[in-house]
Amino acid sequence: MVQGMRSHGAGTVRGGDIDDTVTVAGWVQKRRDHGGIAFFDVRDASGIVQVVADPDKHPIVNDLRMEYCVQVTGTVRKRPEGTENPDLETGEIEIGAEEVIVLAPSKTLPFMIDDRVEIDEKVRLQHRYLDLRRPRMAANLRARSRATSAIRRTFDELGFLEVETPTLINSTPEGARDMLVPSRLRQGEFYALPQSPQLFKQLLMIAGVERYYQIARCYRDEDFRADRQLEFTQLDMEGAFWDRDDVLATVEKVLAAVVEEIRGVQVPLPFQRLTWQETMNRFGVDKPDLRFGMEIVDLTDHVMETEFGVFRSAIEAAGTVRGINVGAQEWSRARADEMTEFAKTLGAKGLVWMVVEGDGTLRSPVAKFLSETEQESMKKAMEASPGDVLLIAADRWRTAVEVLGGLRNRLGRPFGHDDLAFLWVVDFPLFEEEDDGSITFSHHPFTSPVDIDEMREHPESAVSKAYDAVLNGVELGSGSIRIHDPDVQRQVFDILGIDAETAQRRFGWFLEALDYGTPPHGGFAFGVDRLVMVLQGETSIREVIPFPKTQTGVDPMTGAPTWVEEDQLNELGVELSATALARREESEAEELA
RNA sequence: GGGCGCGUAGAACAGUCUGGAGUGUUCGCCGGCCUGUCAAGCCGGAGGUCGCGGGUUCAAAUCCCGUCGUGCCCGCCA
Repeated sequence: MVQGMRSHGAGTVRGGDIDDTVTVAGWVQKRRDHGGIAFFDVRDASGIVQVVADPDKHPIVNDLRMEYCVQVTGTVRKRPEGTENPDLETGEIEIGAEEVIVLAPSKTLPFMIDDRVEIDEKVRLQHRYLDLRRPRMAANLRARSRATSAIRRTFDELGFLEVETPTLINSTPEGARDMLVPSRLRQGEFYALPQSPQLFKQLLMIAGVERYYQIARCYRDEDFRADRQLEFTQLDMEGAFWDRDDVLATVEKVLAAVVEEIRGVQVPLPFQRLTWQETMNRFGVDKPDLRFGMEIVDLTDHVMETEFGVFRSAIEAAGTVRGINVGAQEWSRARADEMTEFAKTLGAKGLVWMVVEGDGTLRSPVAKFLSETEQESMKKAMEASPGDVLLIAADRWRTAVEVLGGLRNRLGRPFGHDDLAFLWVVDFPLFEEEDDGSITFSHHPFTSPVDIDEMREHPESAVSKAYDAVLNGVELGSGSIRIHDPDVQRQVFDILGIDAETAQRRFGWFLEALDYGTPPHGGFAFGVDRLVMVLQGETSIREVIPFPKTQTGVDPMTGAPTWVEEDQLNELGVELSATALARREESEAEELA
């Protein structure tokens, strides 16, 4: 920290330095000019310290503006009685300026370097180098570095080998759209950027590495979300000769080390485990936030004989009636409509709501259709007290629980406290049914089934050896025990409708490797961005990525992606489509205007 | 691909529903005053394509249509 141009980090000067001559360098956070005396705060990576100067002796302080880069030499002194600043680490002292040098002035800022103002994100990204000066962003960068450092340290201690895998590869079968890179030497052919190092790490197991990890950049060309970018960083790991619990225990150690590094707290191990089935039943999502209850209740038995048409038809269609008690909430007609609309976006046909009145009766548009017994029975099942709002969905099982799960997240999610609720979700279904009735893998096609015969006979309900790690409702990552038996691998492709020829063409190189004595193996990968996001209390992944892109994949600072020279395209054997050319003309016209 | 929100000075906003002169607030910027502030204070000043295009109207930041940008979500995606 302390190097040639300075004797101290600005944030490190303390009472013990009183009467010493120090030199600090950094940025002017704020200047407060009182005429005969002037103060300015110098901020560097270590913190902030106040400098006091007499403008008559040091007229240069009249010129200082926010974010001027300065070097200050002066004497450390105790602040006068009553002027200490408890909000500053250095608040007991100040530096009496003897020499103030402007190393570099700053233009008027596009926005202030201040955590207290919410600035439009596009403006922040246009000047990310200024945005990153804000303490919050600087802290996020540091937390990220400490996280990766804790990860490496832990894997090191556990005897893992860090191996780099290529980023110009073949298309990987992860399910997402690939980012493609055209080949110049082989015009017309493309590399894909990895969605994960999946097959390479399995090859490393076959290669006898046994314990592998990598902090790997991964790419998925799908639409953005608050927690999704085109490129992101995964902690990727794999081990041979171990089973699920070995993987989980290892990942727990790594995650606990990161939490301890960033938050300074011990996470109780092992993490809670729930099967996918139980998770869906109780929380309606496969990544539940366990910091609050508000669990889904099965009401089907309580209304089995009901006359109420909505419930009746759900039950007769072999569906289910489920409810949640969202507790005492502000509940108006408008609110009810809003939540019904929200439920519909999740696939519900409607939403039944009931408010428990002070006398225990139910206020609801549908109360008149429900018998006294049914009402009492439902209230009891949902442990309803006066004031509580009860929400009920009647539908096929998956829809009903997902609708309530969405409402639970929306209405119950706690904010503003720093509990960490880790969870393993295990026993995921092996396959998923698509809308068109076809079957697809729910994880990736190298995930081992729990039972091979079960997989052949009842693929729709077959359970896999896949598992997810969840933290506070955020899916950190997933993993599985892989298929190491080439015969099983071929059967899985068969069930997925991938014929031998296609499998051979796409993954032949991998299937061949499986034939050479592949050890049983499994692994995991979690998103470093998401983990740091949660631990830093952020709700967007962009806050922990130094230079992220906007929702349309644009970097407002560099302007990427951009048009390239015709020559470059020619070298690559790439020609723009009519649509693309029209876009280019349009944007060139805009450029001129 | 779809739904919803937002776009007004360098920044954060109010004004838009209910049309009437670019009106206003805070910060920053420029000038002045000020010896203990710490988001200093006081006085004065500059700064605007109300995202863009079209329409309605005597009159549009405001209403309508389109478009672009941006955010959240669904689809998609671990």
